[in-house]
Amino acid sequence: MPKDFIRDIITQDIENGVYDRPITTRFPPEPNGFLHIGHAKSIVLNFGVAQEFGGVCHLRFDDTNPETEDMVYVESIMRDVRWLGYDWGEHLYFASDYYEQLYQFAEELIRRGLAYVDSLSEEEIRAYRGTVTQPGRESPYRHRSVEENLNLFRRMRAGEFPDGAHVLRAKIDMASPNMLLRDPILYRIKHARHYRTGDQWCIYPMYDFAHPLSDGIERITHSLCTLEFENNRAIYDWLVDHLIPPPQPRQYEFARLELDYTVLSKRYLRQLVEEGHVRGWDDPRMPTLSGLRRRGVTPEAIRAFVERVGVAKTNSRVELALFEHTIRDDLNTRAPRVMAVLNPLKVIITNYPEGQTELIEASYWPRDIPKEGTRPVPFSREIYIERDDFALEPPKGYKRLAPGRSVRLRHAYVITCDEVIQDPATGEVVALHCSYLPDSLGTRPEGVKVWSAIHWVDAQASIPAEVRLYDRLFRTPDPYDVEEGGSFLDNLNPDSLKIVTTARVEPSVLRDPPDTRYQFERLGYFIQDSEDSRPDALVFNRIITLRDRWAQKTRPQPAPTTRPRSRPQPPPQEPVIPEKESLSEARARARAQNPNLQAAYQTLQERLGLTPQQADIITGNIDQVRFFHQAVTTYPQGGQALANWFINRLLALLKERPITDLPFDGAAFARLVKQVEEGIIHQRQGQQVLEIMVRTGQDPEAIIAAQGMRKVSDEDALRAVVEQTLAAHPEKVAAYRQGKTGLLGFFMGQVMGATQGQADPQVAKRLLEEALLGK
RNA sequence: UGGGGGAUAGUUUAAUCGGCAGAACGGGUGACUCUGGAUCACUUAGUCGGGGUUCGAAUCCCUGUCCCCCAGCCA
Repeated sequence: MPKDFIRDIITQDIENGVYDRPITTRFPPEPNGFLHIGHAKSIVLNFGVAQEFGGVCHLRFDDTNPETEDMVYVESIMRDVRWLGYDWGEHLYFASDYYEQLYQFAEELIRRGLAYVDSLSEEEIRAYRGTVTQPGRESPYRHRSVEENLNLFRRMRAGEFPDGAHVLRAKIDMASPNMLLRDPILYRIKHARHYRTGDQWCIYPMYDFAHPLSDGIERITHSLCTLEFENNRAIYDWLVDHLIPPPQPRQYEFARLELDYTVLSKRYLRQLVEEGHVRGWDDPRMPTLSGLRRRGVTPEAIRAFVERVGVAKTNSRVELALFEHTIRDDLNTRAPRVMAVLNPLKVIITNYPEGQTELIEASYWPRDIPKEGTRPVPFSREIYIERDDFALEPPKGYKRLAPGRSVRLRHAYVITCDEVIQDPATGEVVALHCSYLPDSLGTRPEGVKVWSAIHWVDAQASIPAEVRLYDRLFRTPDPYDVEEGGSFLDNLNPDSLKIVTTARVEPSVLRDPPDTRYQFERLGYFIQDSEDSRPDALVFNRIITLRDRWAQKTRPQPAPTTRPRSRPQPPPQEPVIPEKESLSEARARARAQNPNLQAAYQTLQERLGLTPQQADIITGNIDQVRFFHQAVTTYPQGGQALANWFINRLLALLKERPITDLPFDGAAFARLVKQVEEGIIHQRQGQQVLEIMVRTGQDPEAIIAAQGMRKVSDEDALRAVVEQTLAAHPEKVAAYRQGKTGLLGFFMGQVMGATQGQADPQVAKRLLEEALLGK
């Protein structure tokens, strides 16, 4: 299983013993639509990590909006998750089963003064919320008494108010820069019938309230969701920290899956179905799990695909080629080979006895698939081959049948094209007269050039079938990339479905279970359509084509369209460019307001020779100036070094904290720098000491002594280590001498390791280079 | 614009403490072949830009740029 940042976090949590229970995750769909391949990523992640870490994964329906949800979705979702190969055991839950508990949580918040009933209208609430740049204003109802809130909330539940009359809101911060924290709505009144609880409730919890608390109720440990919920984590934590006993669940966000040539938003998928652009939610062109299932894609392929994509935090759009590769890879070892001809061209084998039929035992599997099994394939005087497999005038590189040329009929004889029968009116080729080599069954004929092997079916014994050829639903990698005012429907691929009614398949398929996936040799992978295929009227779906290097070579790529992109345009630039204050500008402003800072800024440059940039960073605030001043007083010769250490090392360890948090002063800092400058220890050791100082506040001298740190610059001693290192890695030495100079870092690492980090890196590097180049 | 995230080959994704930028898909070339499939070999190509620290930077510091998310009583 690939590693990713989520698995790293879980591994650490386990190591640190954070949780008192097994790792518990959940897959939490809202039952208002069908699952698609994007959900598969979430399912595989949630169930996958639970399995790997010996935990459990719950299936929970987040059904808090009665208006859109339905039992049919619940059932289809359960079916799809099971089909993907996952089992939630007894852990099937519904947020709607928690309504009473959630209600009690809400009352508790009210009693603790953390929630209130707001009676503003929807429009007013929107107006009071402010904008992303302007803080919101408090509702006049924000300071109602606990009693009044409780009374109102209970009456909301009792159904005394119409929709929209009141809402329950958390009392957080109307001025928060995070919009979601501006007193988020917890409950709304909806006199709507819920598919599970019926008319029992007329107030329903919002996602932001129900989700974290449901996680809490189920004792989830890791709540994994997609990136767009990053801002919601603040409410998640607020609720869970107030209402759920520790150790609480924590939310982590990963990037949702996006796929080339595909839309995955519920809204657009619904539009495709409702406007009839596809034949339904399970149309084999749809990215829904039901569509992929009907198409013939296996759950194993889907799992393998999403695992290959990986889990990270970068928004990404995966190439369809990867999905297609995974599907082929899966089917290659799984699908028996049979023959079918899509576009038949009759071939009469003139020297084959009329009325005779023989049965050829043909293997279901090619040499490289370690499986056994054969079926009889009838062969007689009249057969069909693929029209594409014959060319009157073969282009350069063409390896198939042509006048005078010979090819192998797969599993059967070698034939030679003697005569082409054409329609005198149109010139269309209507049949071929060929002769066969009776001795060529299973052996390579001598003295004949056999150009290739082609597939065929017997004219009499083969069975007619309808074949549906599917292609990508959209013609552009990003279907949302549309002309101004256009719609994603403009990018629909008009050729996403081609129905072939002329196809003929070999008769053996009638003996197989109807859900058998085949490779039709040289054509692709196929499966009978689960809805429309009948034994007396076969219908096949093409799951995926074979990789076709010939087609790739002959069809010169239609020059990549360099049509100018018309993504959602950023709003027309305002004439006034609002100045965003950067950190450097903030520092400049601080200096302008504080003459002491300004003076320090000047002094550092004039007395110590610091660059304006160095001085700028150090004089960011008065505490830093004080600290640095103390350091310079302690070690007056160390100006430049002190500045570098301060900026590059100390600030890095400080992160966002103020410098006054440090458990040591500028003098101790300066003494450390001095140790390095005077060669007692080297740079890297100095960094280690500084880290310990930040952690413990100990004196640098004490740390150096305790760690037994020193710098080894003795050339003879180091030369011995260098020799040993090179001797231990002869192949790396060779590679280095070949020009892979990046390996110097590797050798340095080895030398430093061998000397417990005490080697003087400058000396070591010189010796290393001498030894590597000298020989 | 305020806030929250993100940026590594064409794509997706790795890289313990700062120490060999690795893989898969795609592209290209070739071998093999009773599938122009599969397989195998070789190959192509990368740390967002600019400064700095360091023996050494994808990783640390400064700075700039670009992308995504948030103003539903949806989830």
